[in-house]
Amino acid sequence: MYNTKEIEEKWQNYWKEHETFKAENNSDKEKYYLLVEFPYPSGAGLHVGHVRSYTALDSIARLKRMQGYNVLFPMGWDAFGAPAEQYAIKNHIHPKKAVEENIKVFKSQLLSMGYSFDWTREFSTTDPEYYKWTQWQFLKFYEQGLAYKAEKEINWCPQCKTGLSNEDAQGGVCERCGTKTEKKLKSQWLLRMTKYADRLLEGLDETEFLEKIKVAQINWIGKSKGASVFFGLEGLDDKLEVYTTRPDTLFGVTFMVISPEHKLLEKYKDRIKNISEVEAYQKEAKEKTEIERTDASKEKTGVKIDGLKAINPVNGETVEIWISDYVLANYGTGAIMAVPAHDERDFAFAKKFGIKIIPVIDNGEEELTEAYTGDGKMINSGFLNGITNKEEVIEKMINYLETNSIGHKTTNYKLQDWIFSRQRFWGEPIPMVYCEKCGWVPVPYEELPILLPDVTAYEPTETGESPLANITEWVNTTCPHCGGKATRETDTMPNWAGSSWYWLRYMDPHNDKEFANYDILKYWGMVDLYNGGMEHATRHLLYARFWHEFLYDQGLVPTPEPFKKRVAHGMILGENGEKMSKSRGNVINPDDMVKAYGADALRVFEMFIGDYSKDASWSENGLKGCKRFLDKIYRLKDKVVDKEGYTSELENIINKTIKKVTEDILSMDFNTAVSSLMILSNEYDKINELTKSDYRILLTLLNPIAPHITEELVSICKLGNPICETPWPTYDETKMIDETVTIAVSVNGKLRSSMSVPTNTGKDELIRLAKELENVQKHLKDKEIIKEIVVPNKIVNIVVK
RNA sequence: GCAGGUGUGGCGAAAUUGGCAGACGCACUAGACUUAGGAUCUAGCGGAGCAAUCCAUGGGGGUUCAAGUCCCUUCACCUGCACCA
Repeated sequence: MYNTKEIEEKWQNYWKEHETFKAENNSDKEKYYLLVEFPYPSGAGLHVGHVRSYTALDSIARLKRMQGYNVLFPMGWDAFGAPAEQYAIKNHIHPKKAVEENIKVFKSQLLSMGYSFDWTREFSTTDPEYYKWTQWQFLKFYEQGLAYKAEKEINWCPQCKTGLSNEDAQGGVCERCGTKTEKKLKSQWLLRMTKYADRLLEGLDETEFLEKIKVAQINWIGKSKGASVFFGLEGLDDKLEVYTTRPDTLFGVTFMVISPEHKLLEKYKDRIKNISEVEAYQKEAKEKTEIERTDASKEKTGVKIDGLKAINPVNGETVEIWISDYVLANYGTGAIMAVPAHDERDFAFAKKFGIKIIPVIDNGEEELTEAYTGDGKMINSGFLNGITNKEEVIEKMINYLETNSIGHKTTNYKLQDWIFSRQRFWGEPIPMVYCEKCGWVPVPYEELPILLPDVTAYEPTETGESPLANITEWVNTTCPHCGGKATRETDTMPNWAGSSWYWLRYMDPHNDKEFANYDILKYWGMVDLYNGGMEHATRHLLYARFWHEFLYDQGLVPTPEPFKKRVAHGMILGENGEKMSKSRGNVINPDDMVKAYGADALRVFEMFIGDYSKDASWSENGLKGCKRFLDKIYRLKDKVVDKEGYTSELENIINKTIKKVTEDILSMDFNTAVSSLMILSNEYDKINELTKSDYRILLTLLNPIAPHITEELVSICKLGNPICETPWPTYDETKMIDETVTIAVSVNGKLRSSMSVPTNTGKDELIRLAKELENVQKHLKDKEIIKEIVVPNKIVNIVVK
C-alpha cells in the first residue's frame, strides 16, 4: 500500500535540511527542556526499551514545539566506563575505535526512528573537548577541598579488578558483573558528598520527582539524629566513642561492641590477652563477603576482648567490650553501646553469649523474651526514672551528656563520600600529579585536557593498578609547582563523572572558553522533564544533584537543583513476560520491527502498550494491530473531498479528541491518547466523505507519535504546510457539548433501563420520563417510593420499599 | 523487617475521580469478498441462564440511594533498602 522506508527517509531528510528541531539559545520564546538519559553506545545497539522512553519524550517535544515553545531535546553519548572498555577488550580494538563504531550504529538507529533531537548539540563524554571540562570541574572540587585522597577500605571487584563506590556495590555485588565484592584498603580519590547530605535532602522539596524516587534518595542518604557518647577505658587515659539514636537507654548498657576493623584493636594490641583469638576473628570477617556479613538472619558471632573494658559514663559501671561483625566499620564510629533489653540485635547477641540484660523501659512484663522497643516508664535509670515521654528522656540525657562533657548531640548519615577512583584505562584521567617534594599538585587549568594516551594495552592489571601505570612516558612528568620530577595519577574517574553535568553542556555544547556560558545556562534553567530508569534513582541522580549543587555554590550555574521533574519508564519485557536478555532468547531488535512494520507503527505501539510507568510485555501482534491502525488512516485519504471546515457531525468528537490528546500526551498518558485517536478514526470510517480539515486534524493529533506517515499524508492530500511547521490545534469547549445524553435509570441502585434525553433536562422531567419506562414501571409496581436521586446528565436512581 | 507500588475478561488495559464496569487494542468465533489471505468488511466476544434476571474489579467486612473508586481488615505478587546502632 505504501513504502514506510521511503516515507520515513523522505521526512527525516526534510527535518534535517530544514533544521526543524534546532533549539535556539537566543529566543524570545518560552523555553522547555526535555532530557532523556543519554545511552551507553554498547555493541548491542538500540533496545526496544530505549524506543519507549525516547518516543515518549519525543512526542512531548514535538507537541511543545508546535505550541510555540523553544524546545531543547538533545542527545549524546555516555561512552566512558566498563561496558565500552570490556567490549573493546573482547573485540581487540581500542575503546576509542569501539566507541566510534558503536555510536555510528546507535545514531543511525535513532535517526531511523525519526526522533526530533537537536543533533547539532551532540557530543560524547569521551570527546577531549568535553572531558576537558569534566577535569576542569574536578579541579574546582579539589580547590574547594571537596576532592581529597585517602587510604580507605573500598569495595573491590576481583573480576573487573577495580574499586567501586558504595553506590556501585549495592548489596555487596559488583553492579557490572555481579561478582561478590571484597574489601580492600586502597588510596583513593574521594569527593566529599557527605558535606552536601542535608542539601541533597532539602533540595528534593524543590523538585517534582516521583515519590518513590524521592524515598529511594532519602533512604540512601539515611539521616538519623542521635548522640555521640564517650565511654572511658578502664585503666587508660582514652575513650571509646559510640553513636546512638537512643541515648535514653544509656543506663541499660551491659556491653560494648566494636567492629572487627576498629582501630582500638591495633592501638591496644599489647594489652589484649586473647589477641590471637581476636585476630582470627578479624581474618574471618575480612574473608566474608559483604552479603555474608550483613545477612541479618544469621546467628550472631563475636569474641570478647580480654584486657580492655569500658566505663559507662552515666553510672560508672564497668562493661565488657566485644568484637562482632554485626557492627559495621563504616557507619557511625564503628562501635556501639549495646542495650540488649531494647535492641533486637543486642538482645540476640546477649542471649547467645549469656550477657546480662537490664531493662530501662518498663513494658509491664516480668520476663523479657524479646527486645522491647516501645514506649514506657523509665526504670533502673537514675535521674531519668519515672519519666514516660521518650523525647523528653532523650533531651534530658543529651543535656546531661553535654553539661558533663561526656557526649553531645550528633547527626549521622548512611551516605558516604563518593569514591572517585577507578583502576581503569577507559575513563577521564584525574588531573593530579604527585611530586616527592610537593605532594599532590593539581594540573594547571591551561594544561587541560589531560588526554588518554593512544596505546594498545588497556586490559586491567593483576596488581590492582590502573593500566595507565604501565605507560611510563605518560606517567612521568614534571611537577607544576616545583618543576621537579613527578608522576601522574593513573587512576581514572568513574563513568558517573561524565554524566554528572552533561545536561549543562547540551545548553552550550561548542563553547571552548567555559563549560557553558552563564547567560545561556540562565535562559534554559532547570531541566523541565528528565526521564530515566529506576536503576538510577540513587546513583546517577544523587551524583548529578550533588555535582550541580556544588557548581551552584561556586556561582557557575544559576539554580541549586538541576532537574525539576523526574519520571521513570517501565521496562519492556519479552513476549514471555521475562526480562529481555540474550540468554533467554527473547530480545527484540527495533531494527527488525522498523523494517517489517515501519518506525511509526513501532512508535505508536510502544506508546499504546500500557501505562508508561509500568512494565509491559512485548507483543508482536499488538504491533501488527498498530500497523493496521496506521493503514486504516492511510486508506481514509480516499474519502477526502475538496472541502474545508469540520463535518458538522464530527465537530463534537474532533474537539473532544483535541482536548484528550493534548492533555494525555503532556501528562504522559500515551496509551489513552492513542486509543482516543483510534476512536476518532473509527468514527471517520463510518462516514463516506471527509473534509480536508477533518483529515488534517486527525493527522496533526497523531503527528507527535507517528510523525512520518502523518506528514506524508498531509503532503499527498495537499492539506497545507507540513504539520511540524504549523501550530498545535486548540479546541472549542462550546462545540463539545452533546445535544442529547443517555441517562441510566436504576431502581434501588440496580440498572433497569436507560433513556436518551436532551442535554440539561431538568430533574423533575427526568424523574417523570424515567417512571414512564416499561422496565422501570415493572420494578416500581406495588412498591413505595422512598427517595429519588438525580445526577443531571448521568443517572436517575429510584429507591423503593 | 522497613518503605514504595500493583491486584479489573483468554491477554494488554480503560473508567470524566463516588454515578451505565470492561472504552481502545490483541487473541478468538461465525459470516462476506477472494485463486489465495498474516488483506479488507460485517457480526459476536466476563461468567451462568431459553429468558426475565442473577453473579462479577484478589478475599472478608463497613459507609452510601449508588463503591473498581472512600474506610477497616486480610491475602498475593513486584520493586527498592536492609544487623545503619
